[in-house]
Amino acid sequence: MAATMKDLSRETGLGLATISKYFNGGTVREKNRVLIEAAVKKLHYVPNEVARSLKTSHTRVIGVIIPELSNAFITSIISSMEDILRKQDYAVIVCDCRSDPKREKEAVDFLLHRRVDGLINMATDTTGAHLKAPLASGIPVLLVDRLIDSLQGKVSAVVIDNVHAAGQAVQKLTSLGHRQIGLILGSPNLYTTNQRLTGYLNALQDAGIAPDNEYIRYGDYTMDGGYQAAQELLKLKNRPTALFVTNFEMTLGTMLALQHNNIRVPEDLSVIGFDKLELFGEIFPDLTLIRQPQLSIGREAANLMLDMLSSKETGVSRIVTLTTELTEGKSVKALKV
Amino acid sequence: MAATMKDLSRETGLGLATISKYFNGGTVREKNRVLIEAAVKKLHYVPNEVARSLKTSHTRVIGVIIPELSNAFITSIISSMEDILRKQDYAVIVCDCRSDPKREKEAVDFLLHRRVDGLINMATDTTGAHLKAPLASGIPVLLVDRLIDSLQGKVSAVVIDNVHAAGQAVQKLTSLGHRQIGLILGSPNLYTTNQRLTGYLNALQDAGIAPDNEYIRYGDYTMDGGYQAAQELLKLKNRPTALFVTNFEMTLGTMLALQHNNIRVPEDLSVIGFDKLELFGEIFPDLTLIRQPQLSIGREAANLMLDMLSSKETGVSRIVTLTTELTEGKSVKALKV
DNA sequence: GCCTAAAAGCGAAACGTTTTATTTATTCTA
DNA sequence: TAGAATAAATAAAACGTTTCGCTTTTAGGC
Repeated sequence: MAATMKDLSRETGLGLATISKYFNGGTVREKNRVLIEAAVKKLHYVPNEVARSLKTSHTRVIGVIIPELSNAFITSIISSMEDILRKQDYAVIVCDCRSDPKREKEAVDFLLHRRVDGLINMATDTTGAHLKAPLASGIPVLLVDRLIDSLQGKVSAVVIDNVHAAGQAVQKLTSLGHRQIGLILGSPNLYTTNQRLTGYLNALQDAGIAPDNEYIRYGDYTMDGGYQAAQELLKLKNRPTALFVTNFEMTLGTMLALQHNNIRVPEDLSVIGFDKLELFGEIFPDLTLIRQPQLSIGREAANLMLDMLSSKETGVSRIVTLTTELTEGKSVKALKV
Repeated sequence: MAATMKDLSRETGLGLATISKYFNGGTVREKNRVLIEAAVKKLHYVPNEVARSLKTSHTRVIGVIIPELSNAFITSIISSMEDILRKQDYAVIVCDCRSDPKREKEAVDFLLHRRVDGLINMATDTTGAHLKAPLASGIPVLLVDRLIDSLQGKVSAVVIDNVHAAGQAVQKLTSLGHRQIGLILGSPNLYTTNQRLTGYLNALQDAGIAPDNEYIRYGDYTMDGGYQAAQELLKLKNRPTALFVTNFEMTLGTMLALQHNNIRVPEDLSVIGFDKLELFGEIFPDLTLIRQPQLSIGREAANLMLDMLSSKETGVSRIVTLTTELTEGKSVKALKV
């Protein structure tokens, strides 16, 4: 049905190799160029990437495996990644594994069958077992947002400095006199959860404050979870004077919980949130928060992947650590001592 | 590097065709089956989908073009679609065109080059010009969420009955005595926007109420837009007694605006929202809203696409219209007359 | 105009599968 | 146990590109 290069060859009277050269940026005599272009138009020729892939043994497809597609932070990273990759003519196959390691492994196999040129993974399986095969096959593998201990030195990654980010937020609070600081974390055992907890604990220690487990809650990185965690913290007999919430959805949930309870920010309670997404826009313009550069994360990941694809040196591990920013708002007040 | 069927053939002493038959479900003598499986294990053979695609001239890839990846309604549809398609061994290439018709057209071309087996599109370009080529090429094209007039009869689609959905909501309000009903719509000229507006106007007419343009606002389908639109409606001298908000993000924005203004729902103002997404969870359990079955939309779309792929009849147009549901909460009160 | 160097064009093989038409092996019947 | 009928295995061609090693054409200098 569709026209092939062979048809172009017949139509123009030129050799197949010449047609191919034309499409691959080689030089072709002016009159032949015209001839070819006319034939392309006439026959509605569209190059067959599949055949090209078979021959060149690269597909210009990147597999992206994520825990959840319904997460604003993740989609904004993917968005910026996809944008850059597509501009370089790379397609992105997204696999949502619903935070299930089994599905994640299946996704890896699925993508490997399809001979993707590279793999970008926001990992669910914290052991890294699922990445054995792709690593062995020699294709570039890139972790995003979450490192995996056992893969250290074997894999590249783009992350933020979570310890520092959390430390910065908490230190801000302690420096203003807060000593009872509620922390709302994501799911236990995740890399980011652990790192942010570490940052929190470090900052408390620096301020000479003993941590209280009552103040540490896990909100599953969902709006609902954040809402619940905030509710619980508010019910404590010894209610915290400040809250540090460690992602976007949970921050939203927390703010809603506060509003439902008629708690004023910062008069009654100080809050530092996490992630500035477009959604926030004008709605909480006064929120003090830790801003993760999700656009940069996506951009760095895409560019790092492109680098890895074009450099022959395989098995090199590069870790890009991006820094977060504390955006001052009006949701934190100094405690009168 | 990677093992091929030819290697298996050499290893087992069997013919290439036999190996192929084995992989494609043909019958093979027991001892040969064992032989092949051993060789597969030994050589770490992984089938090359690219070669297979070239030969069979289908790629088992579906292209999905959407206006925006950062939209909870859209990602929840994609999520459920991807799930079903991947189970049938179809990969999904997602292209986010940022609501830009030019990018949308580019995405179509991009996917066509890659010889996707089918195209699913939540269309940005309301003229449908971008779908000419794929339609002509004979691959299945499926619209989701938004119809395109000029393509009627030429293309299949999965949509909800927007006119009815909006009518249902507004009729609920009028039946309870509301006559000043604010409407917060998405971007002008979109299919869903127009349809929902029609449903609103119909219901007003049925109730003998003359529409007031002041009450009709466009919130761009974003949380921010919804927030702004609500703010504006609240400032009207003749403030509406009820609000109907036509998507998830804007509903969220509206609720925040109400909370910021200390307006109680439903005591001070009745609200009917749109879209029940997981995010909502426990947070607004009492919100009355129109529930779009996004999981079903994704499922129906995936299944319809699979149908189209397996049936030879090309160019048949099937429109699946799903119904919405009015979920009663406590955010609407009857007006004392 | 002739010769040479450089540029452009060419045929054929290859990438890793599937498939068709054919050959070979197996099973069953009598 | 021969022969027919059936089941399984096979070789070779094809899918639409790229690329290698050669041949032909062109342009330039004298």
